[in-house]
Amino acid sequence: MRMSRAFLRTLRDDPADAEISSHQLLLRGGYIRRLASGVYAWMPLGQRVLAKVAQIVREEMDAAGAQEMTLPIAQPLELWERSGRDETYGPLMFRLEDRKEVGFCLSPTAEEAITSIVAGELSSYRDLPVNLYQINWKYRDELRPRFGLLRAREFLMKDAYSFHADADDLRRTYQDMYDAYQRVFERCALRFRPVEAQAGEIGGDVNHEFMAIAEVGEDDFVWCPSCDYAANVEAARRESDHSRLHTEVPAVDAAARERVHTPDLPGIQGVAEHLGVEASEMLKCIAFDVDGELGLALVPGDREVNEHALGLAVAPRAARLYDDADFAARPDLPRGYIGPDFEGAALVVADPLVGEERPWATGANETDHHVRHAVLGRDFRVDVWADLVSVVSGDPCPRCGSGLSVDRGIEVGHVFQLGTKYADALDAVYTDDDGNRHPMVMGCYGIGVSRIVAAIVEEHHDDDGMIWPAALAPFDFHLVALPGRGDAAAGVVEAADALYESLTAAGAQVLYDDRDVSPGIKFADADLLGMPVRLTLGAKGVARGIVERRARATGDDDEIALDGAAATLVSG
RNA sequence: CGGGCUGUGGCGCAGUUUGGUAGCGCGCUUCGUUCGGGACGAAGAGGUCCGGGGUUCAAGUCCCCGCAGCCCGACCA
Repeated sequence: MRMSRAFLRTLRDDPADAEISSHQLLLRGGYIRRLASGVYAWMPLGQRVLAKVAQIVREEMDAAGAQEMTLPIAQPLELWERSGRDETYGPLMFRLEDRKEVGFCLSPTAEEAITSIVAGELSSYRDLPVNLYQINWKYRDELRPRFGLLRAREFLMKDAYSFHADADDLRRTYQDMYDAYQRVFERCALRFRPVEAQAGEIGGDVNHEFMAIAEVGEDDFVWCPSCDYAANVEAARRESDHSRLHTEVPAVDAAARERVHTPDLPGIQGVAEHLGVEASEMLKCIAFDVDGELGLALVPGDREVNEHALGLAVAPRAARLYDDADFAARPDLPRGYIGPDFEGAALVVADPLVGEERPWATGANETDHHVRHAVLGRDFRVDVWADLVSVVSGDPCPRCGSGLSVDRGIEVGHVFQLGTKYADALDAVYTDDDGNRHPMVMGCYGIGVSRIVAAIVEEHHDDDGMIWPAALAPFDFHLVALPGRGDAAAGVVEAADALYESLTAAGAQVLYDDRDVSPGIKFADADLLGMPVRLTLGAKGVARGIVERRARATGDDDEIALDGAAATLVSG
């Protein structure tokens, strides 16, 4: 592509509404342009990258035995009503009506559509399993689109759905897809980690997220440097000892409980300082609603309650931490001064850390008062022991006991074992070899194709611009011609044209800067646009019969003989 | 949906406090000089100052009502 003819405009300044590197650089480099909040146009350069990522995904899906198809983006709401997700997805869906006022939505995902289609085609165990995928635009009216492509309202997703006769067969395909995902992210040159996760709106049991490691990521995940344990913070647990909690009350030799005046100190930090103790010696009592009753969750003062873990602990009842409205409705609750022995508490759940043999400083159930020397068993009770605390860096790994690490990441993929949720709702059933009918067992598998583009830029850039891995770069070579105005100018143009033609003929993809602009602009744009190899051809080089080569990633320079340069460059 | 900030030429911004008829840098056009890391000079083009009301002799500026964008939070593949 000759830059003199390319639909490409680079920006010297960062657009004011871009905060993170990938967003800034993709805008400055003319890869994308914003059309509306969270909605982007893919300019020719960006389109090439997007297509290459999609092609890698396509190749790995095909290799894993999945078959590509395309499902409608405009989907009848009736399907979503049948699965119940019309309500649960709610405002996240873009909705529209046709002329007959029939409700449609723009597909935020496609479990309903594919299940409905498959249900109409397959009816025998002989037809199963089948694994289908599409690479198609998805629409989610996010509460808060941000970070450019990372949380867009329109985004390109690869979504695959597999259908099975039983859970064992699902697990085999799940593993195949899991392996294929690893290959996709490796080929995309991402540092990533598969982590155990909680199911969101999609449902199902087992699932893993693939996190591209990045500071700007929106998700925390926990991983063990010593073994293969990794989980997102919701699902993560620390190693803890439950064995003695139910049988023994810790023998704590402590003074009697003592009430202390702590005026206007509802926060842990302030009270700890006032009492002269560490935050970890405070007992934090978090009020939550459990099916309409008051529950208390007890954790050390330097810890946070993992709400998801709390939910598991009280299941099948539902737990929800108190918010401002709940406290407003319960004026008898001394917010910030609640103690573990609060009389109105129907259920007290505590983390094993609370079972340690020591006295606690905690709330006195009275505004502006705390107590010290509160002792488990003597001064308060615990109904349920459960791992409640959010894992923090350094906590012991639940598998091997080593210190865990916490990192931030961008969720670039997610695989689920769904079970029969959608098959039940949409009547996707098959007949087994005994003539009995069963719902199909499903898996689903997503990759954020457009999000990967942003994740790659986050990982591969420097102060001057993007640094594309060879497999994803829009062009293999960025050829910079510097003819100048001397007698040699015509010769340089001629040589550069010839090199461009021969490289292209040899199968290379070349971005050729043949513009009539200054060398500084050409070099700055080459750095910004980030092709892996820059070729510079000037008067001196032509005179010596060489073209200069510079690797964008390392800055390493060398020279290639112009004679046969295309063959040399393409082969190695 | 709460809190904060911002909307002025393609991009980045000043001007708003104290009302007087719109400016700077980059970019763009033309000419000349330059030509290996974002050159220089000269001359130009380009603006419903987010929108709608209102106050006023006069509104980018003050008031009211909207809309949009960004950040923090809640939420979320």
